[in-house]
Amino acid sequence: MSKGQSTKRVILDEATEIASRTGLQALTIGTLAARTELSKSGLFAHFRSKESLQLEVLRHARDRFVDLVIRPALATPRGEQRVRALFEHWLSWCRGDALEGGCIFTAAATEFDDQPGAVRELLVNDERDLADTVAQVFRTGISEGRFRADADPYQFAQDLHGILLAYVHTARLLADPKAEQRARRAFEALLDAAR
Amino acid sequence: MSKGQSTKRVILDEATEIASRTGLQALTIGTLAARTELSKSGLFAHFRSKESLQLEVLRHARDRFVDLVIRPALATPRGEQRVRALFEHWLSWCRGDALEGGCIFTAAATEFDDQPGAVRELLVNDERDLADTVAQVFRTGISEGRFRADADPYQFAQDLHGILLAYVHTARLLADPKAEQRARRAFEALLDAAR
DNA sequence: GCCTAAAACGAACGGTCGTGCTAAAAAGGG
DNA sequence: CCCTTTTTAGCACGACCGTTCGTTTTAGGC
Repeated sequence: MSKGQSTKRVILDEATEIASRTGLQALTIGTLAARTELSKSGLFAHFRSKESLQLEVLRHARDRFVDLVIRPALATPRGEQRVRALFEHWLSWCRGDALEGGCIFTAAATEFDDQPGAVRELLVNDERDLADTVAQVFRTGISEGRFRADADPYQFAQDLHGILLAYVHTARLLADPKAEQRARRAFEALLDAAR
Repeated sequence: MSKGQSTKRVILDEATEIASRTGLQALTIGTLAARTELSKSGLFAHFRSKESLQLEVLRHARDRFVDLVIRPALATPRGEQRVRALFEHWLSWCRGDALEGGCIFTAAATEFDDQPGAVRELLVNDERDLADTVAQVFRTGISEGRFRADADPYQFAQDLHGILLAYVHTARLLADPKAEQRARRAFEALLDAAR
């Protein structure tokens, strides 16, 4: 790997960390340069615009998400077990085990849901892919006979997402230690209802 | 009402609208002044700092939320009916019927969940109050015998919040027209499980 | 170890940010 | 209608924003 690529990865790691805490808008080139001990112009040269930086941060975060959540889930046996693995890894992601600032997508989603542009479009694509993946994983549970045949996979996907979003809200903002336990209970109830 | 108070209300109305779309951070004094056709300094005189503006916007939005969601719900008969009213008005709020930009609290929550300060504290207080209110409304459903006596009111509050958050995400970001229908299904499933 | 290409820097740009200060305009009770 | 108080405007400030450009430093193949 060339020098340029390696420093770019350092930059993106730090940028992803900052963005997960303060959002993609508040991620400023000046502070990012200071944090990585680079000059503003030296850093800027790696990206040709701020929007491009935001896009690369989002892609970088998505790669991490796939590595830490999606892939491990798909590595477990099809059916209910895989659904459980997906939930557990996703919960860990939201807890901030990977990014100290918590789920960067949740932050970006509320930041850009009303602001048209390339960032929003990338975000929409990623989130649609995620919903598709969740629905597909759930479908394998149906075909394995663990869930009702008439259960709606996309209903499951939206419900599961809600459990995670509520967990993030209750745990991170309200600092309620029971949030995780409630998320687990909600997940079990969701599985029960699908059986 | 004095002139100052009336223009202040105009400012706060506009500010709440902007903040619901772009967030409290992106709500800038310059653009707010342009939008209300006031000079920057003239507008600034009404608040003594940006943080104070953000706090007043949040309080203004909370008052609207109480008027449009909490009060109408409390005006319906105790028990399941009141729980349903709370859900329906809250859903309408999230749909953007009141604020074009959608739920301002959801946006602010993800924006400030990692940023200590007075804004975060106010937000935490408001959201705790909301959770308490939801739990209390659910409790009346228990005492009316509509829900299981051993159901956990705060579990219900977190679950209900998740349904709304997932609705916002799916409807506003993904622009999925089925989001609302799924939110209603999830709500009915939540009630069923509580019976 | 040289030479080219890549990478990082320093300085500057036009703008906008939040925030003061002072003066003008408007409001409104007497 | 005057006089005081309240409300608004004008102007300036230092800081930081994203971005450009020309120069200097570093990599890394030959």
